[in-house]
Amino acid sequence: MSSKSVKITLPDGSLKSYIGPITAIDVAREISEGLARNVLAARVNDQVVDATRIIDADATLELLTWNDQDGKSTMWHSSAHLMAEALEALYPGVKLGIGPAIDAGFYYDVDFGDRPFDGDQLVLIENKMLELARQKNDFKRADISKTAAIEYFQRKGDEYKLELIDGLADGTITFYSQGNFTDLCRGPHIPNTGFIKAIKILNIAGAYWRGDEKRKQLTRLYGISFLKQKDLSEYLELLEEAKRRDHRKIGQELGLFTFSKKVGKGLPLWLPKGAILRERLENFLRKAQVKAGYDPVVTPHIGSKELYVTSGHYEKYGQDSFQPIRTPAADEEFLLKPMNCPHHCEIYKSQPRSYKELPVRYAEFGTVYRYEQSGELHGLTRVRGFTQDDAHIFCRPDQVKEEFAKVIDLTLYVLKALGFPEFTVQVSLRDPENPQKYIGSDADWNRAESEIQEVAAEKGLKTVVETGEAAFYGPKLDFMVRDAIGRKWQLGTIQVDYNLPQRFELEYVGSDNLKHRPVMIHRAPFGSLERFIAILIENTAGNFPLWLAPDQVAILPISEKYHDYAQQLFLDLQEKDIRGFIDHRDEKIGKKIRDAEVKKIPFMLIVGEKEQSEEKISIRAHGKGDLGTLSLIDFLETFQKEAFRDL
RNA sequence: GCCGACGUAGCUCAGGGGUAGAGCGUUUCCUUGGUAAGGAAGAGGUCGUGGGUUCAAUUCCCAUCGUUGGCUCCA
Repeated sequence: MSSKSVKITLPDGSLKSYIGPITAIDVAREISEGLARNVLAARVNDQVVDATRIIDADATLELLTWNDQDGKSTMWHSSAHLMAEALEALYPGVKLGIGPAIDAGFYYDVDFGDRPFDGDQLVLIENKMLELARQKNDFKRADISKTAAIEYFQRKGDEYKLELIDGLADGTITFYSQGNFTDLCRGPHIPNTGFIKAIKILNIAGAYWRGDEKRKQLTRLYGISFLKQKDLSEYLELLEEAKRRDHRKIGQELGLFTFSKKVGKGLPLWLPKGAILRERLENFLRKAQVKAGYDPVVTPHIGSKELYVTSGHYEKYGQDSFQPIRTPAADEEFLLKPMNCPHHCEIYKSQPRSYKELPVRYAEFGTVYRYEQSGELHGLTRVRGFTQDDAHIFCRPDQVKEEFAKVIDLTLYVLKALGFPEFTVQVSLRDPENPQKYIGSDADWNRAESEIQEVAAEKGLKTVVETGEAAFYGPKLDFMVRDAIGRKWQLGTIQVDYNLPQRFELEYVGSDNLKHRPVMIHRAPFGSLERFIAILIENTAGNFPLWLAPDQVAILPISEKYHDYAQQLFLDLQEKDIRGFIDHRDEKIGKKIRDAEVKKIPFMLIVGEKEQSEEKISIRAHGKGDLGTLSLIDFLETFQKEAFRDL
């Protein structure tokens, strides 16, 4: 190898010269030994590579450690290889699918053949991995010809790897080895297995080979690893905390909703406390929508099959949906509505429209029913009957962008008022590979897709583009959030649709006295009440903002001698539309306070001898403790200030 | 829908081939109390459902329903 001069530019702009060839580790070592010990990978000319890769030309270099997501990913990807090595050692003959790093950790898809596999074996695998990690085996990269690669995996009898190799071009194939394990892999990897100090295999699940439900299902082992045992403990603690926030758990503890096998799976039953929460949210949005120029409409829960044949829903989802409802009349069929838009289209059509009255905005809290796959049902986030905060805006083509922008404002207002700090805005476009999944012309799609992106850009939204995520009738702007266990869900959605107006032959008379076709915008800021509330529960851990809390106050008499005073107070508060109850139980005040705290009730109003004689109330705020003694008037002021803080 | 796990009192869970147990909650009684659990007694379960094996099944096996972790799907 020639020893020519290599100039390295570091992220801070500093320039270093070496007599090459060198590696990222060499550069790190020159800065400090400590840094060199912590380098997991390197970004050389914007490409993430092994920290041990030779750099033999001038380059920009960023040293990646645990503090960089790419550093973590490299470590986790290497951990997947380590797990594969452990699996081969423990279960000779296992076949391996793919084993990538994910947002938090890694997985490997494996085929155990006929061997039974259960969760008890996870600890064995972890221990084997740790044993192998301690050997500090180097990850070695090797370029390999396609023929040699095929030969290797043919000898090994791993048809999955052979299939992967089949899709690769000769000359681009690399193998990575550590210890006794060699894998087809693009890399990069950490320098050696010794970095992996703490490992947890989190769960096992089935996963179709190459994501295709028609192909064999492999066993997917999910794991995570860390440089320090302490980091693993903290991570596991975080998972525990997430479980405590789970809306299914809190929903039951606070008596918000339930399910019944007899009613049917995926059909939530809202309990009184949950129903109040829902009602508050609905009223909040109703008020905002009146201001934004929406008109409420109400439509039935079913519609004739014809309606959905017209909309295209029947063709698209008819087989996978609740099946038609029949009547005593022959050939008469109705469908439970899976969407409100067809009904709203018919409302639009109920009278001739002039360009002067557009846009019209029809809003409805519409309950819809979709036969979701049984394996998909999950708490309130994925159910078979749910209520959309739906509305359809019918406008002229020249109004689309302005209307779309207004809906973005409304959605952002809703998310802000409810304290959703973390969401991503996703532009969901059609999948160019699968045009048969969509209805309508390319021209309309192109137009709708660019309108969405233009408005999002004008609004300054940072968006992520996802192709293939559009609805079958149009592209969407989706507001995505994560739940307590890290799953991504769509909440709010705004969609531009040129297709349904056409299918329903919607028209308006323009200023030219000719008939024109309106454009539809579908939108739902919450998405569905069910899912929105699920996420709200997890975000707040059940500590709802005062204006939403099902019980806003708990009146706690010190003893039954003060029940009359408590009753009077209760009536006074009810007069002011404040929700609450009196804890009449024969319990000590400490117990009543504890129970009210556990129920996360915002204000505890304690009344005893002192309060009764002074006509006052002692206030205790949830999670904050004693706020002292106030008159009713002063308390109301405190209360109102808190209640309207976010609105 | 597919693969795996789970299903015992209202809730959280322990147990295990010989017809069940704890804590919390609930009921009654005592207690009338001052900012996160006062005391006592009682009630409450055909161990998800249906088959099978067995002298005997809640326990073992099979099926089914439900829940659940993923995969696939998501108007």
